[in-house]
Amino acid sequence: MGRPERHATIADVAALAGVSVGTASKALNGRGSLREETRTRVREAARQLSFQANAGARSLHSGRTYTVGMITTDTIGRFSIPVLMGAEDALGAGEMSVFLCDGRDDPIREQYYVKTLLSRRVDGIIVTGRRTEARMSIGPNLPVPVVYAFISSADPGDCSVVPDEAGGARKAVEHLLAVGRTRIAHVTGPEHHNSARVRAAAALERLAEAELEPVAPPLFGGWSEAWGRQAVGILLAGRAEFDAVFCGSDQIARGVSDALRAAGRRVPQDVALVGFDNWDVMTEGAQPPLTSVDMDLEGLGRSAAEMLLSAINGTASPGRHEHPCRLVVRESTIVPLA
Amino acid sequence: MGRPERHATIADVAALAGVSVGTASKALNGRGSLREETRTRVREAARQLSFQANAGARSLHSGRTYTVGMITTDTIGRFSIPVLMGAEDALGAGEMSVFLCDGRDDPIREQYYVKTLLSRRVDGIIVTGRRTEARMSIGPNLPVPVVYAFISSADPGDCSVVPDEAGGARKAVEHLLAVGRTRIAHVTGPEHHNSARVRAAAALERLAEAELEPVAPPLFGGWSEAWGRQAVGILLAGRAEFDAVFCGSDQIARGVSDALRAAGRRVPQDVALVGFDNWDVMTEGAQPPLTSVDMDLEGLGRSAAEMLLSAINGTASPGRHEHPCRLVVRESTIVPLA
DNA sequence: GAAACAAAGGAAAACGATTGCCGACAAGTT
DNA sequence: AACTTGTCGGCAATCGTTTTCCTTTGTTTC
Repeated sequence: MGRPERHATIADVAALAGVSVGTASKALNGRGSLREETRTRVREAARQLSFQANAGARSLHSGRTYTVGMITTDTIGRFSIPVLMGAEDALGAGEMSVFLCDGRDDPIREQYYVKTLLSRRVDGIIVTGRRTEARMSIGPNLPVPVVYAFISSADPGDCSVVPDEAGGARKAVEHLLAVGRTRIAHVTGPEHHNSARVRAAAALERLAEAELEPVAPPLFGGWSEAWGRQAVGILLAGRAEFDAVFCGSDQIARGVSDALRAAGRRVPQDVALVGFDNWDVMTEGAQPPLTSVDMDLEGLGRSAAEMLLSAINGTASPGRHEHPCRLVVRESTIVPLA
Repeated sequence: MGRPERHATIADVAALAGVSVGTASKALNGRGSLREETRTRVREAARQLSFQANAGARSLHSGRTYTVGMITTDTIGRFSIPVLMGAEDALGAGEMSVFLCDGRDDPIREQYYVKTLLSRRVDGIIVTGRRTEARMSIGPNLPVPVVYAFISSADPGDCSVVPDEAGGARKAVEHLLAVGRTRIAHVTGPEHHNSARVRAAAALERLAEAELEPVAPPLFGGWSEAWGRQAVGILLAGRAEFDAVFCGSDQIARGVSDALRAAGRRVPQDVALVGFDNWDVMTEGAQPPLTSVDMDLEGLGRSAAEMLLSAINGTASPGRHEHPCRLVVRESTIVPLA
C-alpha cells in the first residue's frame, strides 16, 4: 500500500553501499577508477532503493536539461498532432522530454508559455500551429534555438519547416493528367487562407505547363463537405464539361464525391477526384476511396525535431525548409479494369 | 544577431543591483524585510537582464517541480486529444507544466517513460489511452500520485476517471423513446471491445425498463462507416420494421445514414438516428446533422487533472469516477415542422 | 628496504536558488 | 549615556549531483 515516502537520493545509495556520494556517482555513471566489485555493489544498492537520479539537480551541473518545449500557437488539432508525434518520436530517441503548451491563439498565453519554458531551461523550442501561414516570431532573440514546424515564422532568420504545398498540388494535377484527364476543376478553401491560394496557384501553373486551362476559375469557399457539395452544384450549372476535380481538402473532396453520385456522375469513370491531406477518415469513408495528397506531417515533425537537435548542438539551419508531399493513389482516380 | 550567451543567474542580478544574492532573492520573491527602494532596484536589474529563475534549482530546494507527466498508453489520437487538452488547461491554471509521452502501445516504451518522468521528479502522472477498457496499473507503488483518465486502471486502489458510457447509452435510448420511437435497433463496434458491450447492454436495459425489446439483437461489427452501411443491409433484409437506430459511434451512424438514404428511407421521418462521440466532422458532415452522445472528454480531462492536483496536495480520491455524458440533439432525430 | 608509482575511493567545491540566522546601524526610551 | 527596539541586508547552510583534486593504500622496482 501507500507510496514510498520520498525519492531515494544518491546519499541513500552511497550509505547502503558503504561508500561516499562521490564514489556512488562515479559507480553509476561509469566514471573514475573503481573496483568492479564496488561498482556492482553500488548498482545493487541503487536497484534496491529504485534510485533515479534527480534530473533537475543533474542539469544544474551540466547546464543542459534534455527537455524541449513545444508550443502550439492555436489549439492542438488535426494537423498539429502528427507534427507533434513525429517530433516527440525524434526527440524521445535523443532522450529528450517534451513540454506541451497549448497557446489557444492567445498571444498572452503564448508569451507566458515562452517565459515558463525558459525558466525551465528547455534546450530548445518547437512552435507549431494549425495553418501553414507565416506568423510573427515568438521572440526576437531567445537564449535557446527555436524551430517552426508546419507553421512558419515571418522572420527569415528563423528556422521553419513547412510542407511543400505547391509541390503537392502539382503532383495532384500531374497525376490527373497522367490518367488522361484534361478538363480539370479546382475546388478549395477560403481565398483569404494561405494554403488555398498557394495550392490553387500551383495547380494552375502546372496546368499551364501542359498548355491547359482549368474548366473554370478556382472555386474558393470553405474547407467543409458542405462546400464541396455546393461547389458541385455550381460546376454542374456552368456550361463547361469536366472530367476531374482537384479539391483543396479531403473534406471538400468527400462532399464533391457525394454530390456527384447524387447527380448521377460516376467517380472515377465520369469524374476523377483528388483530395488533399490524406485524412484516413475521409479517404476511406468516401466511396470510392479517395486519392489524396499527403503532407507527411509526421515526417515533417521528425525533421523539424532533428533540426532543433542540430541547432542545440551548435549547427543552426536558418531559413525556410520545404518538406515534400507525396500522392497516395486510390480508387477515385483509377478506373477499375473491366 | 545571435542569442544571448547564457541565462542570467540571480548572482548577475545581485551584482548589477549591488546587493547580495540572498537579498536579491528576497527582493524578487517578496520575502524578508527590505527597503522598497532596494526591491525596485533589484527588480529593475532583473528586468534588464531578463532574468528568469532556474526552475530546476528552485525545485531542488522546494521539493516540488510543478510538472506532471502525461502518458498516453496507445498512440495519441482522437480521444486522447480532448482529454489531454482539458488536463493541460486545468494544470496550466495551477502553473504546472506537462510532459507529454506517447507510449504507442509498447509496454517497454511506457516503462521507460515512467522512469524518465520519475527522474524528472514530476509531482504526478496522468495516464490516458484510446479505449476505455481497464488496463494494468503502470506501476504498483510509485512515489507520486497517478490518475487514469478515459482509460481506467485494473487496480481498484488507483484513481480513474472514465466516461459514463452506460449512462450515455441510456440517454440516447431515452431520447428516442421521448420522440416516439419504439422499434429501435442498435448497431455498434466489435463485441470484444468493452465500450461496444457496455453501451449495448445499457441500451437494452433501458429498453427493457420501457418494456420494449430491440427490433433485432445488437449488431456488433466495427466502428467504421463501411460497417454502418453494411449493417443497414442486414437490417433491411431482416423482416422486422424499425423506426430508429442507435449507433455505437458517429462513424457507424454516418454510414447508416448514407445507406438509408440510398435505400430510400428518410432520416429522421422514417428512421431516427443517434450516434456516439459527438465528433463534429461526422455529425456535421452527415445529412441531416446527427444527434449524438458527447462524452465531454475535455471536461473529463479537466476533472482528472483536478483530482491529480488534490492528490498532490494530499487528498487522494481512489476508485473509479464516472464522468457524465450528455446528449446533443440535432436534426437526425427531430422531424422538421411542416 | 626505501623510493616511485598506480589504483581506489574520499573530501569538497561547484551548479542556482532559497531561507534562517545574525550583525550593523539608527532611532527611541529611561 | 546606556539600553532596548526595529529595520535592513549579508552570511552560510541547504537541496542532489557531478567532478576535480587529494589521500590512502598496496604494489613494483632497484
